[in-house]
Amino acid sequence: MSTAEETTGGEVEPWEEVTPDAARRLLVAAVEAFAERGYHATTTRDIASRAGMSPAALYIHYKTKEELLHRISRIGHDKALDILRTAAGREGSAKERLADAVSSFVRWHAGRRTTARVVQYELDALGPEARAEIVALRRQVDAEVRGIVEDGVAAGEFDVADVQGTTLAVLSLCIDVARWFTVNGPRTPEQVGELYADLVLRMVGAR
Amino acid sequence: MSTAEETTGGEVEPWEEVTPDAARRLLVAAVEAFAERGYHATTTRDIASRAGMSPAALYIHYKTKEELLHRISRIGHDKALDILRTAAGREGSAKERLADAVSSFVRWHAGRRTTARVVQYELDALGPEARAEIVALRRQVDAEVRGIVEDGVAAGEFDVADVQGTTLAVLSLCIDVARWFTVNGPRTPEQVGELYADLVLRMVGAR
DNA sequence: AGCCGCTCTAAGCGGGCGCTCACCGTCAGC
DNA sequence: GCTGACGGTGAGCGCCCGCTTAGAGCGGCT
Repeated sequence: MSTAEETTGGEVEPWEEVTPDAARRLLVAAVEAFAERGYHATTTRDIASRAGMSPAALYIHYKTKEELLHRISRIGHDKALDILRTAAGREGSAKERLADAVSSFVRWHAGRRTTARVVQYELDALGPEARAEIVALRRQVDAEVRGIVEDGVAAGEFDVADVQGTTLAVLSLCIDVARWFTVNGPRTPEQVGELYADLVLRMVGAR
Repeated sequence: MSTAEETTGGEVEPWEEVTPDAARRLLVAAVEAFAERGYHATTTRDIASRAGMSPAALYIHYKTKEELLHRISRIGHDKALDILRTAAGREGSAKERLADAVSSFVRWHAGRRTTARVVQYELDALGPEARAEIVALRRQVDAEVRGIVEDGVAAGEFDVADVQGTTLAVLSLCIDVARWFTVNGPRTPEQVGELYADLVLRMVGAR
């Protein structure tokens, strides 16, 4: 396959795991449409035509429009969790690991903003079972960050009164990047990642 | 009128300016529905029935469903801006004013979460002209917070390398409260406001 | 060649959407 | 007591939604 799978910063498109090719094209089209207009404002006809197919083609690869959202949300959360786990599992001080976690998490939310928007803001459009599955992944995301903060407090590196509240605020800050970031803005994902890592280290009173 | 206009913490319902009474009931119903399910997933029949009226009644008071969202967004942004202006205009050090601005802004996003959700997350559902009007209000919101941060830097109270970026992060942190806050959670709006004011003072390196 | 199985399309079904229209009850002014 | 203005309803129009179905095209087996 000679089609370029590269995008911003040489990062590989994260949908390579989706096969066959037509299913992936539909999913990528759905991510773009959902991110631009929201799940409920997007029609199956819009998704299919973005993928260069007829409306009926969607239903060969996906049972419903909701299944598309579910797959996107699942893969996106897996990726986000993977990013945090990698940073949390590294060697180094809690300060280094927290800065690494925040900067890479923010880089993902900014650089892959379309995906992140869908992942973070369309949870309510999922049915109860699918939503429960995603909520469980979010709890794991929270646990990773909280773990680093707790390590820092235990090691005397951080000064944090309310560990759970501060963890929530740190994640909240990162996630909201998907709402406001735009490629036309003055900052690159890397710059936002650096700035935010610095701000978060201040929030936890890192010394 | 003897019906209770009071809600959480004795705060007055902010829709008193909307008249006549039927128009206000429709608007309040729309806020609830939009916050719960999103603008596009809400039907005009749903709004009308929440207000105890027939579907056609909505169109006596509003030209379209979008006009309802526009009115809600406009009034909500006015209120948010008012809160920030009040805090910014107070006497006191930049540190005191920033803490006041953040805690009251966060209290509003948590305490009036349904309104805040609609105001912050349904901007894209507005048409171009209405959206432009709201975007202008958001720039004023940004300017208020940036003004306090600049004052603090000028007075040597704050240590901030990137004023615009830090302002953005502060607002981002506050706004995201509307996404995650729930009345069933462990924290009151007041507690979140206090915690966030403290975190923000750390972000700006207040001394 | 003949057939299967997979992918995709053209056409369209049933239903719910935003919104409209003809009409009705209530009440103030005369 | 009549009338007009106002705020409301019941019925429904035209449209587009998510999704289905019958069948076409085609590559790979035997």
